[in-house]
Amino acid sequence: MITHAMEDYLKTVYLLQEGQKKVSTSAIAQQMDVSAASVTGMIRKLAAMGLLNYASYHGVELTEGGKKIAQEIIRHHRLLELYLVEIMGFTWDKVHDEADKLEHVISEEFEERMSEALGHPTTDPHGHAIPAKDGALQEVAYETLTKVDAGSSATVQHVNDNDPEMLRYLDQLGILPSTVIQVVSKEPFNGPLRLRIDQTEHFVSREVAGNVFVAAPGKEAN
Amino acid sequence: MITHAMEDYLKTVYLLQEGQKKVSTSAIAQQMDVSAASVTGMIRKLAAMGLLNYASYHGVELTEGGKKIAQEIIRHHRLLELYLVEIMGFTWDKVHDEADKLEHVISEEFEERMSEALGHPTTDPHGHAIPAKDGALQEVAYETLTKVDAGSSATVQHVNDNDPEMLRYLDQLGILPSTVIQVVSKEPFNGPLRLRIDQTEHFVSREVAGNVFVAAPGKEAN
DNA sequence: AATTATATTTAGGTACTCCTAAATTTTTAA
DNA sequence: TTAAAAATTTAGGAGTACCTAAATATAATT
Repeated sequence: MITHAMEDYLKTVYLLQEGQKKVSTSAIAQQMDVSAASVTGMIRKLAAMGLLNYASYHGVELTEGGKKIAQEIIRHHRLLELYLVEIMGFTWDKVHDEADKLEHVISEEFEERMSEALGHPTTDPHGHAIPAKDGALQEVAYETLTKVDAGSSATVQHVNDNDPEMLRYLDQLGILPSTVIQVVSKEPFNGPLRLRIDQTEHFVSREVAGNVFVAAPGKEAN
Repeated sequence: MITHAMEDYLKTVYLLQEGQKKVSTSAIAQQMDVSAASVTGMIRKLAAMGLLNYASYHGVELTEGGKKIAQEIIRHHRLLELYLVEIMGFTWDKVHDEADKLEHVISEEFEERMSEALGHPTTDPHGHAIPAKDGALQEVAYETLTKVDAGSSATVQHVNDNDPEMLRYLDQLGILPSTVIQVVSKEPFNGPLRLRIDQTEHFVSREVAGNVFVAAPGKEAN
């Protein structure tokens, strides 16, 4: 039997795995806010179930079976976030925590009816791709706003969704998926960035800018 | 900390308590499909938390605190059932199981937005009263269809919601809350009842009729 | 009132998920 | 290449919720 906790581990590994192949025990522990010892224990169980490959001391990698479960949970999460915003009228800073609880308990029919009500969407309120029912998540190459050169413009692809206060701040600045931002200045070194958003200039800390992801140079938001 | 399992016990005791004051260990065990030993263990914990009063070997009774939590869960459950039917398009036989999972994880905001979308309803799809946000559940006196005299008519108040197959059967017969049913004949003894529903006569087993609750004589559905 | 039947509790155990502290392995750096 | 630092695993333990089997209390019956 697959438990809610197991689903959470698979989801976390899947999201950390993007880009890299192997994911370390400590990366999982940090992301989930549990001890490394707890991660080792759960990893061994998931490996025994054939949901990930595990070489002691050398990290994990999801199997196809593990990926499938992770994608289902991520699909639930992102459909829920969009449903909560579009149909139920939640603000985008509240939906992550609600979806984190609901994603493990909704039925396939609930998932299907949400998808239908939303017209089978492909992106959640924070700009993350919603995996298809069967399928894979086609991720694009991203970089954070801090990497954009002074003078250049970039289009927001997605923002981190796990910090409600951060989301309220970004909303206030007008930073949403598909917003176009010009980096006016990156001076002084490691100081706040000077950004032009919708005709207005703002100073934004590098920490905040690190939560905003834009299309890599030469690529555009779709 | 109050867990999902504790919420389930409190809900069960609350619903079994209607009418009687004390609820027995075995009644809870049967209703929840767990062993009597498990019930004793949980009861002791809930009593220690002040959520119910417990005299060893003599059953339990919810305290005001326990009642409040039970009512909140029942409000969640019944609002969810109605939301799933009215807004999401579920059939009434599917919503009980879905609501049983969701009722423990939705936030107060989720509850409030459902209630608003539904126009602050007072009855769920099976005819059960939805407790008010603060408050109590004003239950009416009910009796099952099997108790209605031959020749008399009665208005359906509510039906048991925990058996999907039964609900599909009742739906097919046209037995819903507010349906008027005439009991044509109760012969032979302990055999099926002969009912007139919307101009048509049907034979319905006493077991099925035991799942249909009607207003007590002299009372009417509201 | 004594005996039988039923209901309930206690005892002992399993599975899940988490923890801290100690031991071990791997990586980094002198 | 060896010693120190960092990461990971193992060992031992806690809390939750369930189980079966045995003991005990209550209720029913003769």
